[in-house]
Amino acid sequence: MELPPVDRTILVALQQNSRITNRELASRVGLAESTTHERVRRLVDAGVVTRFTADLDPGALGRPMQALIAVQLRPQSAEVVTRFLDAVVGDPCVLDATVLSGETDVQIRVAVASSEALRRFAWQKVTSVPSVRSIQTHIVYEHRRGPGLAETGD
Amino acid sequence: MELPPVDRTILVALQQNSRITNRELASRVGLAESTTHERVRRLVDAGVVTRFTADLDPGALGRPMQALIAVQLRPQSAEVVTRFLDAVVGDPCVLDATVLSGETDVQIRVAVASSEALRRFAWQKVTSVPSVRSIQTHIVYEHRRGPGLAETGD
DNA sequence: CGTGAAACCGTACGAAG
DNA sequence: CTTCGTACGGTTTCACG
Repeated sequence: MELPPVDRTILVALQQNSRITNRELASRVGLAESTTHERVRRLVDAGVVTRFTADLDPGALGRPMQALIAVQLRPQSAEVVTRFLDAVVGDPCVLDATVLSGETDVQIRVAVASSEALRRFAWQKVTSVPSVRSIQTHIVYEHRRGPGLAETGD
Repeated sequence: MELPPVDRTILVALQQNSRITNRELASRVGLAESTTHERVRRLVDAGVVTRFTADLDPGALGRPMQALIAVQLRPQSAEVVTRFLDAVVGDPCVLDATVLSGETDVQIRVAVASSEALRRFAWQKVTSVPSVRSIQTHIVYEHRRGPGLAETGD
């Protein structure tokens, strides 16, 4: 939990570019290659790094439109939530789904090719799950990433 | 925009593991190494892949709690939104911020060490921006990733 | 934590479909 | 225009000091 500063530096670098060579990473953190290599291995083994992945541009893939769908479920039971997630989260347009406290029970983020595709997903796929009481769709105008998790928590 | 199936396969593989060797990637898609290498290069150059990154586990980094802060801004102008984002999005606890249509103008996703840290961010950092009219904080109970952008849009 | 050497890999290039 | 095979130089990786 209390990670040495060197590991924070490694994580920042890997977040910026996960394909950095171990050599460059080592020279950036000022350690030997073998040491750096070992630290990365331990971070992965410890589950601090959950995966190395590629960020893709939705627009470049023909899905320039993003939206947030806020869903209210009834009855409010753990099982209803799980069933709902299982039903919608596999759809190709779903980026992620978040289970929340408050009015909205689940919030789904989608990337779609058009407003027609959005309508199809929201009005057909989502509202066809019986436990969905109501939905509200909001257009995403802009999305900004924060500093990332590698920074010091506070 | 209409990507060949081979490129989709490459993107899926790179999303699952961006540190895959070019050799394994080539054998998985059934092309020669040099060809695969070239396709990856083109995908990056074309901006389809925006970056290779590492996903980290918030809990393993001492920030086990996530929340969504819905913000209403007044007056509603583009400049007010931009200023607000600039003021809050650099805070270490911010995962990302989304500008939306509807009641909520901006939604901020945060990962924090404790409810105290959440309170500090929401009540001090966020509400201290003059154009913030109101905020609503929601706890994130669960988060699930969708299939990812590499799948066929529809 | 550093060193070294063997195994492994990325990458450029010419050629061919 | 895309694909392929090859060869070289760089990199990862591991046992050991």
